[in-house]
Amino acid sequence: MSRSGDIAVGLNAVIMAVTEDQPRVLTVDSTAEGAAETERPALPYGPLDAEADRTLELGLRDWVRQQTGLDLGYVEQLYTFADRDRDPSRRRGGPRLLSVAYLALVREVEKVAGEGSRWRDVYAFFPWEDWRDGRPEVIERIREAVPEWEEAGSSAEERERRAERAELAFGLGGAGWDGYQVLERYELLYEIGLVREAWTDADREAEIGSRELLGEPMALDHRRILATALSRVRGKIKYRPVVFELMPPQFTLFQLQKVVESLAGVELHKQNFRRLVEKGGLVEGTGRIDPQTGGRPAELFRFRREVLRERLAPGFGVPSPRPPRA
Amino acid sequence: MSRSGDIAVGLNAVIMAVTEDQPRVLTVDSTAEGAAETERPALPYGPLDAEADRTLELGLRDWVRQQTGLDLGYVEQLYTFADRDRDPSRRRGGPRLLSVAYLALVREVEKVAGEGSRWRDVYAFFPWEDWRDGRPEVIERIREAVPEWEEAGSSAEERERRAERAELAFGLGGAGWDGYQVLERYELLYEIGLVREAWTDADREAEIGSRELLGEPMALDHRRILATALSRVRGKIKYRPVVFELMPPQFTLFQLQKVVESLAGVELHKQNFRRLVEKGGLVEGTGRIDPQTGGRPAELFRFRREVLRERLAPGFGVPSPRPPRA
DNA sequence: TCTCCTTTTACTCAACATGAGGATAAGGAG
DNA sequence: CTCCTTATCCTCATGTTGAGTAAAAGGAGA
Repeated sequence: MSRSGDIAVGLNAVIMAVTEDQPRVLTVDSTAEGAAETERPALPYGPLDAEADRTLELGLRDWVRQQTGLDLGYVEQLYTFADRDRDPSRRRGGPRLLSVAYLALVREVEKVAGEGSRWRDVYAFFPWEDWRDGRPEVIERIREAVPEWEEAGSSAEERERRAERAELAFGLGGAGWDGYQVLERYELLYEIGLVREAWTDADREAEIGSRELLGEPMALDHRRILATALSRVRGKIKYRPVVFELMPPQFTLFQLQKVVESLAGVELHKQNFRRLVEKGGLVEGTGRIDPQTGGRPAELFRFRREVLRERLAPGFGVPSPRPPRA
Repeated sequence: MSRSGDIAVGLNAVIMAVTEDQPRVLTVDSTAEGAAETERPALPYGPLDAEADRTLELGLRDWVRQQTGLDLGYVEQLYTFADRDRDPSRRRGGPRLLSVAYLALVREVEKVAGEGSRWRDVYAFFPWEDWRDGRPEVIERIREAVPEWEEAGSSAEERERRAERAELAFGLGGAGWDGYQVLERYELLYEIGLVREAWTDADREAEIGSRELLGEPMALDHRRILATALSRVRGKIKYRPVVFELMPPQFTLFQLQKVVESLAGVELHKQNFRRLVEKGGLVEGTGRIDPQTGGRPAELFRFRREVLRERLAPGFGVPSPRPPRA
């Protein structure tokens, strides 16, 4: 199978944590490729060792440990990317790059070993995804840019399709905002030309001009991978208790809520969140209380592992901001 | 990246359809590998052409069209597999095989070109997944086999973990049957040694003896890929109207229900299904009626594409068989 | 010590969704 | 014209969800 041309297989890791109510992702310095511009953050990656690595996931865990000292807990495969025209290095004669991306969730920001590795706010790359303080203003910028892109469609049909896609992805039309479509939105912005990667991939940086681009760019197609990861996390917390991978062993319900909110990018109703989480059997109180700020002290809770046995899809049903009824 | 050893990249397609209330999958004859036994069905696969294929998905569509004459509609990436020890051909000096699996849904069983290609019932490979006529008897066989496997755990802790996994996966304990855990169940049966592939992969066919193995085997790790596909389809119909990819343009609500049931492997309440689907705006009546069998003639419906604009997660909330309350 | 401020926690209520099943409607077969 | 079969409509009890009010428990400052 497959010997038409040279293929290199790499493993990418999206390692996420949440600190101070901000989702973070571990990035490394990209060894400058592409145009000579400010260096873009990259996701950590490593090669697949065809001989030694028994499975892809084990291979990933290995080099992550070696490079960063992190021992990954929760890991899941995300997606495999191999778009020919999103890989600038290939235009310079390199092999076709196929990267298998993984998502890992780790507790807190542990000190990371590797040089150049750094935790960054996920929403710096996707400012349009954080609705915790209401509709982000970037959305307005997007809304303004859409018509031009729509008009540029080749046929009436295509223009119609573009209108619908934009409407759906950014909740411009009737349906509300769907937190899970992170990837679709990024891809759409790529097509519209509102993210820098679209121009560098096509070797058309010169044409950017004074256009305002949204969010920080990453190396190669890494922002797309990160978008996939955020989509996945948001989807997963709904029906699987993965948030607890990000929490300390004990926590108050409000802390838990804040972490869920930060990932979902939406604020939640406090009382209802508590009801969901308690009546759903996801947590149990430890008699202890939190030595805390502000008002009445809060009880510390811990994750009830047994819930996995009892219920089928334990998680947080995160609502989406509704379209305001006129 | 990645030059430690030789790697071959292949694309696998799980092409599914539903005919006569049975989910079907397109299989091809595997060019005999592994022990000299009856030939096992394989999933169609093709190489990635590093030069020509712009994306993995386009490459897949191309060779599927060439090999089978099928023009795929709905396609999504499933998962990337590369387990070293599940690839018998590699033990004979071949390269490390990495396969990117895709799921495609096609309408009806169109005539297929390729020689050796054939539609087979999905549940022939997973007899424990079809609960439409109540709990399948195979489950009993599984339940009997579990204790021995549990006992064989190395530590008390491991035995406990095994018990929990089996309980969860097969609904032997308190929680009910979760239709989505198709892959987990197959993998568990692989570990327990109840599927043939477990023995061939380990080169221990001799030890099978009179053990009763469950479901038909497939080539290589293709049954695992198929399990992944079934998991995905079952999950997806819940919140995305993918079933319509499998339906003719017009259909009765009962036909639709039967297709959903066949995929979910569960029977549904007729009246409630109708309510869900109609009030959810998923379909709209065409005034026409079905020239039909049996009783009162049924109206023909069609998919309401607009629902995508209006609602966020349109689909069929498929319930799971509840544990009978004692 | 008393009062105010803050945050946690407990409860209530309406709207809506879901599971189950009864009752009608509309055909065909005899 | 009657019976049989399936489609369609409707009701009812029970849950789940969104939203909000009210009480409880601490600290800070007068």
